[in-house]
Amino acid sequence: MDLDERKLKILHAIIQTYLETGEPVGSRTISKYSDLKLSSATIRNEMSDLEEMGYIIQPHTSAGRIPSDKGYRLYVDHLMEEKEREVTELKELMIRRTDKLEQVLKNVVKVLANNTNYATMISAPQYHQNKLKFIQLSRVDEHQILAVIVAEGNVIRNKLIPICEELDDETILKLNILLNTMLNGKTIAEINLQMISSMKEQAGIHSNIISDVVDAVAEAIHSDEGMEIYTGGATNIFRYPELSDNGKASELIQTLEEKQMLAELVTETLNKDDKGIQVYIGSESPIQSMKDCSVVTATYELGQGLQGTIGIIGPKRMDYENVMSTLKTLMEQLDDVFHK
Amino acid sequence: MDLDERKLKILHAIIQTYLETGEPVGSRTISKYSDLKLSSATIRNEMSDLEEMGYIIQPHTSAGRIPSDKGYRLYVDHLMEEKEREVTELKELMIRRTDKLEQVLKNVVKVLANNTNYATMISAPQYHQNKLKFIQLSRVDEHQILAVIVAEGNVIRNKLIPICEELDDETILKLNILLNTMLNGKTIAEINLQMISSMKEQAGIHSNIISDVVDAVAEAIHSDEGMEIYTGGATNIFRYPELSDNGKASELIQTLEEKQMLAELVTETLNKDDKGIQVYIGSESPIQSMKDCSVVTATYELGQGLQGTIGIIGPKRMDYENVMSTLKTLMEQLDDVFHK
DNA sequence: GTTAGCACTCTTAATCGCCGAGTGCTAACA
DNA sequence: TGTTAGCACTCGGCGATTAAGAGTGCTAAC
Repeated sequence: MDLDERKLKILHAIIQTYLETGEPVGSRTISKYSDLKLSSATIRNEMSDLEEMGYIIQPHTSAGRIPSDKGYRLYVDHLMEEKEREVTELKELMIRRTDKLEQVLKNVVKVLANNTNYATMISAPQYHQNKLKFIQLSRVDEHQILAVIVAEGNVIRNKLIPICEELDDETILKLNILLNTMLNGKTIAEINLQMISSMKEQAGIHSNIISDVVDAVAEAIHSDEGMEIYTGGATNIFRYPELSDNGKASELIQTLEEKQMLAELVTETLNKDDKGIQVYIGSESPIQSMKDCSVVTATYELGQGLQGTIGIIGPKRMDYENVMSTLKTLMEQLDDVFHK
Repeated sequence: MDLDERKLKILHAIIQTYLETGEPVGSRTISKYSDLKLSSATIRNEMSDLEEMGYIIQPHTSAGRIPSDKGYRLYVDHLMEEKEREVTELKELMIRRTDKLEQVLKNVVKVLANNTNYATMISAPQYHQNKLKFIQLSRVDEHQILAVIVAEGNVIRNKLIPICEELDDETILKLNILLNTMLNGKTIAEINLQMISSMKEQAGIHSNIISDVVDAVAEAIHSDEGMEIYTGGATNIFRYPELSDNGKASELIQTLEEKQMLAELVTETLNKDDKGIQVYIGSESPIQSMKDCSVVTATYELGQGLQGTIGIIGPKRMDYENVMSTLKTLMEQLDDVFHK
């Protein structure tokens, strides 16, 4: 069977109507409220074909049709029109305190959730391939020193390192210079075993501190705990009856709360070749508990190699046009803010 | 009317049964499953009295009785027996990485939520009255310097300060020494205007940096954004049918997510004279959306003057005994961990 | 190829009646 | 005087039944 022009138009109308109402849409509705001059009977015939081809589904006999995952996919890929929108509010918020990345991210999820009425998430950028900008050791008290690690994009990490032996200021200064001259401007991948043992040699009896610092750097990068994820607007889920059945809502909110699963989604997104906007419809998503949702993700970048993911989680009948253009604008804004 | 021994026993039995089942409890149940040797008819008479006195409520004629806020209050204040319990899991978790306070707090809410099956929250300790341990300025690049502020209890804050003029290493060292000698060991309250102007004078042309650092310190303390609150187990709410009506659950989870309201609760708790365990039953809570819940809070302390709040949010028929003793043990564990 | 009409299906909401749990009252009992 | 047994009464919950409405599929006519 052929997916001709008219079938496409009808499918388009069905999906758009469903996006608005959330109710299964019947043939009569399409016949009345679209500019195709066709009777409901004709529409019915076409709908029957579309169902056979797998683009729409009947929840039960004698209900209207709703789009299938395949239908949504076609819609997202071909039927959606580009549309411009402003997200000025976001820009303002972000300009205010770019020094505190965490705060920016929290603001972004909050504002984005309010603007879109869906649940949102954002992952803090990962060090991956990012250059170290600055390392500093300081003695805090007799038993521990503080290592501050700053990477490109002004991502800051603190690590307290316990010490056994005494350390005078001069030694700390030496270690500082050693660490900075050796590691400054290097990406994580460039720090190899040879450099580490070279540093240890030069540090002499304090070689164990070098180990600790390197460990701290590595840990900050690799550990799953290092993947900070912020979420917002979880309760927006209750706006959509098809998601707010007690069981589903609870499961979804738990996923958002635990963040462990979301980390997988972020990893998956970042590993995609195409770093633009990704759309996961229903069971396309790597997260089991989101099989009744759609997830739209976008990758943002601070400096080179320092990437994070923004995601929007909503019902399958999400307003894709709006969400995708909002995300696109947001990406530009973020670039603007971080690159100056 | 007098609240005699027998009435107390019956009230106790009613509340305990209700805590277990969540269903209104009838006279026959009490007569059968308590060790009072009384017939259901007698119990009925007494229950009628208890209702008149305001300790129990009938949701509708010919349902059993449930405790009123007043009844719960009596229970919490007088009827509960002390009970010991172990919370070893928590201790282990906390010992592991005391260097990263944030991580500890996140772990605490998570484990506590799993142990109790209620929603949990914890506020990061506030600087309030806490001594500064260490301040360090370092030049990160040409346009900004990084201020690291460490307070007692190893609470670390970073602040990036933009600079206009050039600064050489020597000047930074001088400023560092100046800041540390002037501010080290001081509480926030002790840093007064005189000290600030004295420092500015000594800093000469770089006095504006002093302002910025002082501002940063002040901001870190005062701003509402500075009140970090972590929550966990929000979805536990769905375990209790009386809270999981769509409307209520949504409202509650939103409150937990937004954290703004919770900050008020924390402030309220910290301002109480009695710093022990507080119980807010129903409308006693300062948070409107929790009028159908009970909230149990406890104050913990790191060093002197550095305080935070742990809270447990659950249905009114919360297992008070368990929760309160868990919190008590947890407080001891936290003291243990932070004070060594 | 398109459309009008009609019978059929299935869901949803409303209504009815029954059951059981629990109460309140009264009268009998210790 | 306090306790208990018995009984009529109330009310929410639940399943069955019913009616309404929405939408389809099919057929026949245009």
